[in-house]
Amino acid sequence: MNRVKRFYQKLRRSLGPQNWWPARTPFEVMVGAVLTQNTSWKNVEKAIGNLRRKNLLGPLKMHALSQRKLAEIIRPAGYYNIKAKRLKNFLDFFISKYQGNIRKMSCVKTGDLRRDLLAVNGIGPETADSIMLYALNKPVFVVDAYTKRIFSRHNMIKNNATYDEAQELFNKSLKKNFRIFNEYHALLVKIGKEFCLKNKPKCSICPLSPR
DNA sequence: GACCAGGCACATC
DNA sequence: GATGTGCATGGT
Repeated sequence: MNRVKRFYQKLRRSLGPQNWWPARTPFEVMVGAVLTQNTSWKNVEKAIGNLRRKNLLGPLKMHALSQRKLAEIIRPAGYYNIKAKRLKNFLDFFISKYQGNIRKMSCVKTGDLRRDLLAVNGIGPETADSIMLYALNKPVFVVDAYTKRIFSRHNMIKNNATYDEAQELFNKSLKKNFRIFNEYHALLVKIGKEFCLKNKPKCSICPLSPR
């Protein structure tokens, strides 16, 4: 059993199942994945709440909105102009290629789909991987700021590891199982939020050291 | 009032 | 390839 696995077992035993992603539908996951870029989830919830109240939480309805109107609705999520553009870019892709149909999209081979998502302006590696893992149940590990911070502090990746380098650690250490990838990432966000604040050089409170 | 949050694209060297 | 900057709201 390697350190990455042991850490997972420890987190899982201590904190229990997280049942992620915090959204009601796969489409909502995809919207949330864009909206949460460098933004607290609380603010994203407000933006998604606005869309839901206006009954606009569907690919065609959102696609029909002007960028300006969409920006206004998602305003609480911050960076609202650029995120409105990014959502429109994604919706263009999702509708023109898959008719806004999640099941059609999930038929595509993981590697091909990831490449296509990354070609959409505004979809980077974390957003693409979040969509694939949490909306489509593809076994892709999502690396985020918490993941890098925690694993570099525990000396399992180098300080300035790239996204792909960090992801590789999980790919080589874990079975490629979407349920485990899902749970692991959710657990990392949980302890990241609670224990691993950016301005502290070490996780002073973290009782869950993988060592 | 400063600092931060579940990134990404783009410019410049 | 590395490094810097703009994007913006809301919570602590």
